[in-house]
Amino acid sequence: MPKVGMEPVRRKALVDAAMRVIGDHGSLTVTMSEIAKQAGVSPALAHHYFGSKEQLLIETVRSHLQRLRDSTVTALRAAKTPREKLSAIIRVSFQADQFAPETIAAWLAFYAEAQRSEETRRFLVIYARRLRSNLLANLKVLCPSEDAERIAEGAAAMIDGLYIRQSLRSAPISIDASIALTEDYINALLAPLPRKAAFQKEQIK
Amino acid sequence: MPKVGMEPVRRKALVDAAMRVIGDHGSLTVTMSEIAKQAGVSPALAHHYFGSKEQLLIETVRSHLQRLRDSTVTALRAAKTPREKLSAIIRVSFQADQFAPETIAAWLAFYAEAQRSEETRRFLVIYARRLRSNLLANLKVLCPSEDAERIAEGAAAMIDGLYIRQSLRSAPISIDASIALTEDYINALLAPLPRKAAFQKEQIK
DNA sequence: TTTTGTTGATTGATCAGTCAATCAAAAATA
DNA sequence: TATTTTTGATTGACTGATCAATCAACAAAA
Repeated sequence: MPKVGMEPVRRKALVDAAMRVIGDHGSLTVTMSEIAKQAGVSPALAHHYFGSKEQLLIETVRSHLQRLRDSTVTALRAAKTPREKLSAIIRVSFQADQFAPETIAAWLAFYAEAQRSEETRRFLVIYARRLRSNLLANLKVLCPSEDAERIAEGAAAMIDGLYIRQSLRSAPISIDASIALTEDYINALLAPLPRKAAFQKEQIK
Repeated sequence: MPKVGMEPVRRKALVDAAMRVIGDHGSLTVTMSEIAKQAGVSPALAHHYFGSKEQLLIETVRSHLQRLRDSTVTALRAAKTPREKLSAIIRVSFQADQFAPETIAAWLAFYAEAQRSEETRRFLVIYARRLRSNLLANLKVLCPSEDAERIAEGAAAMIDGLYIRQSLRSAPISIDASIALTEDYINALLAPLPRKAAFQKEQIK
């Protein structure tokens, strides 16, 4: 049974298991045993590959954010105009798997963890900045810079807020409704501003 | 030193201490010892009055939400028109003490805890509903019901989102900027809708 | 026979929660 | 008023459970 080249397989299995356990549990106070069991290995093996629980958790955040990033990149590539790119960013944020209760619970747990773990915090800051700057880059093509900054900030906050509120599972909002709410926001704030449609090529620079 | 009637004093001291410790620590994984120490009593006393750690934590959430509620009620009373009341609700949400890093950290920890503790979840659901319904009641005076629902949902999400983002302390937004962003949202969505100013008296019903 | 994968058993630390004992104020009694 | 009794407040010391982390040992490939 024991073969060579197990390391990447086990690492992935453990990280995925961690994500699942955290999601179910709704908290980062999960045991290495639970994670290991879920991954079908012994707790000792988890320590063998990750050194510590904290490190495993950090890898789990990293992997989750990596996946989100990949989706975003793909979605952005598929969209043509800045306005379409904005919609793509929003759509990715509320993708079915991102919006599943367990994912939201895990996400929330990571945010809480970031208060204590500098490394976790760094990852989330990167995510927050990326979301904001993706929005900003495309908004700047559509309106003056100062307005773009405001709108990006507001849209990012709204996305995160819809997320958080979902975690309470009272009055759950559908994916479509969440997307509509965010689109509405952007449309409403963009409407009264001077258009910049003629300069859309600016996005290339 | 030991006098009668200490119970309410101790309970308050412990709840306040818990809030402080949770805020500093940025997490609910705090020990009874820490809380008790912060309150200047022995851990045993904390158990004596609250029975369990969970119960103390729940009382802490309750107390925090109660204070927020009181502020809201006061602010709403002072505001006259529906539009002013909307601003009052927003202002309270971003009050200095609410927006302090420790308060935000504690708030976040409670949200995470709500994934596991049904009772904590109940409290937060009450808060979420109250925020939404306060906004809704006043919006309904200013625009058609369906629009009011949407806007209330969006504004509530934006408030919570600005909160969450603040917890990462990257690109911190000032209180004033947060208020402005939320006001902007309401103004922008209200602008193109049919006014209802003539029916402001409806708010009384 | 060296390397890689794997685990069971164990250790050490941390904590929530318990308990018996102490102390001083209040209430009851003489 | 003086005393005894009761009661609430308080703690130090302890217990039992949980868990992260370690390690020695073994199995199978290379």
